[in-house]
Amino acid sequence: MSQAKPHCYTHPHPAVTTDIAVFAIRDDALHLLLIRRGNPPFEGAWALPGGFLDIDEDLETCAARELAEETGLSGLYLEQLCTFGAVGRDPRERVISVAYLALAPAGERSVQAGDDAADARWFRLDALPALAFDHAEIIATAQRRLVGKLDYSTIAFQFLPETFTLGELQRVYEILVDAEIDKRNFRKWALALEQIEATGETRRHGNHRPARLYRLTDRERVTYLK
Amino acid sequence: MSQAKPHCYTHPHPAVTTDIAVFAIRDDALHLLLIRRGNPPFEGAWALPGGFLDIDEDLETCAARELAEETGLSGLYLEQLCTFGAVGRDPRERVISVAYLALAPAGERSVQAGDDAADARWFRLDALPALAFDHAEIIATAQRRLVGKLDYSTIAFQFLPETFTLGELQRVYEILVDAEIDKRNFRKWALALEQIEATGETRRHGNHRPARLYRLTDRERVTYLK
DNA sequence: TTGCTAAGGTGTATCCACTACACTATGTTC
DNA sequence: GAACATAGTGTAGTGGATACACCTTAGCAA
Repeated sequence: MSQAKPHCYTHPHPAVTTDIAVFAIRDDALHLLLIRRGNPPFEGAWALPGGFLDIDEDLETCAARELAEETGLSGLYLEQLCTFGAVGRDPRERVISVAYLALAPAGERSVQAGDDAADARWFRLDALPALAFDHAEIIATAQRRLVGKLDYSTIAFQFLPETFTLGELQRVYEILVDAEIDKRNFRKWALALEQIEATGETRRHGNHRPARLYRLTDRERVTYLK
Repeated sequence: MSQAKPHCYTHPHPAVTTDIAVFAIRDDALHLLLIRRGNPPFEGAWALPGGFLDIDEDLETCAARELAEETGLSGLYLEQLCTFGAVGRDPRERVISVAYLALAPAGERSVQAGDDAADARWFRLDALPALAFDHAEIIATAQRRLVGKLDYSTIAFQFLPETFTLGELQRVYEILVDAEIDKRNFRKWALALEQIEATGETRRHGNHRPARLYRLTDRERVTYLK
């Protein structure tokens, strides 16, 4: 390999993309955000939002940009998931995709398709349509990561808006682990983490006693427990 | 974006490489395998083994191939770590590097530099030389991953040869967590995992009672605990 | 052959974190 | 003011992690 010429003259380069698996909790169920492809290949099929890396942008910047362009969402929690690069995963050319995991807080303004996405919609994770490329595999990996991080990090708090009740927090965990949790034990655990604090406010909602509101002590941060 | 022409005609592609952080335990200390670069940039500097992805090979295949070419090691435990793609991390051109974590069992035959590596050597992790590119950052990430997986997986068993004693296993853990561990508690824990079985053989080593040998029940597999 | 050396191998009591479990409090609505 | 619905609270029990000390068995040297 010559040291004068860039490597690109001696070997063909693959394309690099990012794909983003955005989860949110809506209507008491875990949902995933998909876009309908406006261009071939897989035109008309549902897929993860994402797209090609610009030659002078960082990977995470690319993921955030593609997400904003195709779905209108921005400012979400975003973490790198895994890189998928099987030969033949894209019929056009060799494509290496750096997958990201993103979580949207409840109450997020609804999504709007943009750029080369013909549509953008939330799907219940247990009722996904057929997916383009190897996106089903990416989603499975993302879900494993999400559930795996539940009990040693505060990642699940990213599903909540700035202030929330302990009942809402518990509901998030119940949906994610798909099981009922004892209320007293959960509250004891959540408060012992020392990651949340009462705002002093309460929220009235329905014909019952109002709930105390809490916020993260360290907003914009996923911390690791133990 | 046209659907007829490949994307490579409309946008420049970055180069894609793999880099491999290979750990091993030698002389009662955690070591890392580095190569001395035989070509610019950073010619003569120490760096992780790794190199450019061939256009028709899978990512993990590339990592295994580069590792074998540059250091002579093959058949190691290999897992994808993280992808590094900061603009400017390589002075030649835009390079996206998919980093891998590898573990070499004790007693591994010694390494030999090959391909465009001028040298290949094990370094104590607490005495690394200056490193090329962003490899110091990759190594820090790899070490965090390794230590983080210790107590919910059997990843540390990959540091041992096919058969080993409980004392050797304990020593691996002590080096990795950099602390002494109670012998009785450790043995209770290790046997309760149901991941190892006695071979029935013993090993004489020094002027003391011989130790029972064990092997993994499920060789070639890192399992997740709890 | 004896005894010194050095690692191999074993059990029990304590502590702490997680679990199971039921009732009162306080708003709204009719 | 009664019915409703979620908010909010404490204690006893259990099981897994921790702390801790002595005997066993081979090599080696005197």
